[in-house]
Amino acid sequence: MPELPEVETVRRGLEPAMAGQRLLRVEQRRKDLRFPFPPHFRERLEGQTVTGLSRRAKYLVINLSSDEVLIMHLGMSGRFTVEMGGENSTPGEFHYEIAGTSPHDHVVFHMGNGARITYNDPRRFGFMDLVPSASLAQSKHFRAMGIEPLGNSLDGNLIQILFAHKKAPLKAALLDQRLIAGLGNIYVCEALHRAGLSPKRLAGTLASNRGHMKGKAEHLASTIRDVLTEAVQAGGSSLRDYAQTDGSLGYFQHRFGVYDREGEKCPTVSCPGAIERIVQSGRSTFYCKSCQK
DNA sequence: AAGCGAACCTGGCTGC
DNA sequence: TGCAGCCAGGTTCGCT
Repeated sequence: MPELPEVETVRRGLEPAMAGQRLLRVEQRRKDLRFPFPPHFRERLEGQTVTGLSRRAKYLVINLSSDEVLIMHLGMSGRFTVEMGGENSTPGEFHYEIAGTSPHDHVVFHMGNGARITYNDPRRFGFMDLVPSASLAQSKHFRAMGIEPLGNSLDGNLIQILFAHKKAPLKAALLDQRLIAGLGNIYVCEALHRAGLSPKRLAGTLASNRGHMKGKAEHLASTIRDVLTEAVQAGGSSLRDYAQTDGSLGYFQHRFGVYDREGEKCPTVSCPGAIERIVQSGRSTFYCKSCQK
């Protein structure tokens, strides 16, 4: 589920409940998710104060007063539920179950302000880890990570450099987190459609010096920024099993141009084509053969 | 070495 | 209605 915009939305949802607050108590209900929890996970968290929440690609990064960093990845089905403690909350009114009632509630953070933050993940592709903040960039999960697509460095020139000589399809290159980190299946399909580029085109062809490849690479860079920025503004996308951290509505509002629209008319103005679904490296690609070259 | 396919795990939907 | 089969937003591993 969660690609960069959804993770950013989760970060924003967690911030008011966690920032500046102490972790009074942590419930860890199983020994592993995708990977084992780090040793003494609970003990290393309890009593610490959250000094900040940030995001890198699809990872949540929670800074702690102990100078360790809690890294969390939501995998495919991870989600957080926030129940604010005290007067203004009536948890479970209509959106979500009370924490502790689902067999997939794996971790519960009890904060100093009374907030209860529950991590639920049926498929358990998510994970949590603790690393020293000083060595975050060198940590196992971060050291080979590519550039941040909403950062300043992504432009046509960098895409040409990153994709030079790559024989993988453009779709696969954009999903490669070692090149650009944070794109997933949905937003890659969307960006390629807007840029008018075929997912099947070899990535290296964008790096050519000749023709209008420079312009195409530039266009792709800007569509990547656009689709991500719009999705962040829309509060993260909302599909099937994803809800915002406060369980609020606004859940079915975001529609995609091509993703999951097999057989529908291409949304490009005056394009006669239809959206097709193909499989590339085991995953669905939605695109329009007629306007994506 | 890059580039594929399989594997990890559960739930929801489709079609027989 | 029941159930088998397929599909899902991500990442990693192992084989060419």
